[in-house]
Amino acid sequence: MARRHDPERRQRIIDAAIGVVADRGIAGLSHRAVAAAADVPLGSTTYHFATLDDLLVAALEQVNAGWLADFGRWADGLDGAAPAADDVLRLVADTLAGDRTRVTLEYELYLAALRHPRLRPLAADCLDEMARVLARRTGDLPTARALVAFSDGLMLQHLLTGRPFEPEALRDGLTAALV
Amino acid sequence: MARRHDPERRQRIIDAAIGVVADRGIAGLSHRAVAAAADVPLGSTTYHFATLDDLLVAALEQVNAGWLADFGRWADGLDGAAPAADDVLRLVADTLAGDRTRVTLEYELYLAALRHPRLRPLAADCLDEMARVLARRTGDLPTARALVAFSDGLMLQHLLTGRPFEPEALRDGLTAALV
DNA sequence: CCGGGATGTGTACATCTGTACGCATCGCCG
DNA sequence: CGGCGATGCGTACAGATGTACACATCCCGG
Repeated sequence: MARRHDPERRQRIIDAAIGVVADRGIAGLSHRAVAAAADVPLGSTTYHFATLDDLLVAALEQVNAGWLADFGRWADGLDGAAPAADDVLRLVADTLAGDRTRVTLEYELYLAALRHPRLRPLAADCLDEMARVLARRTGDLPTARALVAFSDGLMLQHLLTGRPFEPEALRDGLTAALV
Repeated sequence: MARRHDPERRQRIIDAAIGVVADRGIAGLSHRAVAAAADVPLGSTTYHFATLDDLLVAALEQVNAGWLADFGRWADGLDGAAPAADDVLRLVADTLAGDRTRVTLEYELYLAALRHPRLRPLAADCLDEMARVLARRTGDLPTARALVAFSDGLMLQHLLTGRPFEPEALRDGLTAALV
């Protein structure tokens, strides 16, 4: 095959890697699978990302950036009229009502940080950044962190069980748990 | 090698599989690694667990049962004097102060259910059972589910960031988020 | 305009993996 | 006590994978 000049290739490889993880999970991520998905030769994926870890890091960086951008836009749209917990419950509901494949992908990469040392700082930064952004709304960091934890737990719970999401019950439940 | 009669072998293989996941993660789980860890020949692991999925399922079943037993004992020890949220915060603090390797292992297997169809019902059952047990204390299921989500999110947040756990701040933050 | 470094390409190789299979050996039930 | 099904054991094989490497080609700065 003739060599083709392709300045966007590195980016396309990252996109392809994310697609592979979305389709087959992290376990299915391989240089060859990514090469096929990006329609580039094997040597090209290993040139831009010498190890699989490099590829994983790039994928999580991009996914995190995308999520944080969405999250920031959502936070900017808040008017502060309702309790912050209600805002977060609405975000969770909207996210779960959207593309679950994408949410699952985001959590799979994000939680892989539990095992992969090189992913951990990325996940931690993403968590911190979410808390910082949310703190612009709640006014303080601990409240924001509690809400981030709550929303993560809710997302996982509903992704795992498939149970319908009931914001009012959860809100009332949380209130009851605090007295 | 002479054949040895070994009625507990199946159980030892499961234990070894859990050990392998603890050491190398799910990605490192293989019939051969488990065989070596359990000190049995390769054919023995494939005889008792024909596919890797079978092994994963058995491992998660056992880990979940262990966690639910601990959780049940903890719940039985509650006196109902404090708000349920404070009880849960104490549980999270105690768990994070204990063996983090074990907690990480539990979450890794548990969250693998996001990807593995055969693990999903196990994880969902574990979540439901936790909520049921906790509901004996809170009186209603939605409150229990909210608390389970909160605790899962907190555990993950602290496992990922390594930040010190501050129950009072989180409790106050959650209260503030609801008004 | 030209040379060197960046980028692209194809292939090779050692390693690991899941799984199958044949045979050995044992426990237990009839 | 005999045999048969459960269990144990070793090996074989095809396929996938990470990674290295040699070589081709192109862009861009001097």
